[in-house]
Amino acid sequence: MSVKLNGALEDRGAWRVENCSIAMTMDIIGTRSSMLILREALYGTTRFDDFVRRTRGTDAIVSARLKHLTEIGLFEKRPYQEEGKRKRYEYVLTPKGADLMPAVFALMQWGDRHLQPDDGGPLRLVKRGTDIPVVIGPHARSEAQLEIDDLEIAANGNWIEQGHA
Amino acid sequence: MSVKLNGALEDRGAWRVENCSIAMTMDIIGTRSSMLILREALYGTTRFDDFVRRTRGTDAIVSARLKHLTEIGLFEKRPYQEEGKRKRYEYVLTPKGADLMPAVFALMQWGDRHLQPDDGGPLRLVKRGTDIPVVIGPHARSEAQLEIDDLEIAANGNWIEQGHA
DNA sequence: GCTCTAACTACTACAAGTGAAAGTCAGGTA
DNA sequence: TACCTGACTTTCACTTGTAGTAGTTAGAGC
Repeated sequence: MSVKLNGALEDRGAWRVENCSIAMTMDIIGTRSSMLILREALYGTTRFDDFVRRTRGTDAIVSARLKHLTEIGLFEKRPYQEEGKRKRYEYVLTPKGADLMPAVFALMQWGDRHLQPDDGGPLRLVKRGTDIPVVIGPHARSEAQLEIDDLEIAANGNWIEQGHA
Repeated sequence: MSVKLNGALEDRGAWRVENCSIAMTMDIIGTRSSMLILREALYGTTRFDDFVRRTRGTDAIVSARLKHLTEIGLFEKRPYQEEGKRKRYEYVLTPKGADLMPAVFALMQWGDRHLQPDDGGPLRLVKRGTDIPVVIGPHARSEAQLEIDDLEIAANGNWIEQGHA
């Protein structure tokens, strides 16, 4: 139940990780609210109050998180203006932010498998235009990897709550 | 920069996720210390004070986390006894715990790409016995997926601190 | 100028994670 | 029996995340 360690690392007692990427990543986005906001962004949400409603967060939390995530370059603040409305800002994922997709969906996948009833969680990840399930996992770089645009999310059973425009 | 939504979900304004697996997963293991302990377990650590030293945690934190992670079935507490020593317990990953591997390594991969210098982080994930880089990402279930036993971790440059038996 | 609304900002309270240090405990050795 | 050590447990201080409520702001419409 553990990964093989390469030559120089083989004696596990003889070394310790410095500058661990996992620790650094958890330090800046390792909160429930950040993950839920990233989830929503991956589902296409861009506006402030949509984030609030759909993550069931509060104004304060979403405001603080979006500010932070924008500062560290995961979101880009982009002005928009609907006719008859004032100018506002929407928050769109940058490539750096979108690159967290595997991490976010890996957490979802684990929850679907181990914290939900037998039929899995509320949403299913499939290959776009098909019903082929998609799994998040390791593979050799040379093999075909799916990108965000190749993915599609489908409802799984009757979990989805309707009517929350 | 977002995933396509399937028919019933297409109108993003009309639904909201219930029982989100991401939220549930973050609720029970979404802390820095849990992730670092899982990281160490994937690298082969099983004993209490090794977890303490290698995660640079404190007794208190590691104790609390291992207890919790064992209670929810990610670790199994297994007795062992060295000659001339008293009986002790080691903590080994269960299949449920090991199944978090993609999530843990996805966080590492993102940190390597976006929080580290150009040459990446301290460790590199490769296909076992080769130098082929491994990436964590989505792929169709039918395609060959690598398992934990297919992976190997190699040192990347001079990041590793020696001598911490 | 006044109102209305989306998008914040501030304030309070509480829970949880983290860190340091000290205390406990079981069972081995001297 | 006394001591020693690894493996925890407890306590306290501090920080951060979360939740609720209230207040502020920038413009468009009236």
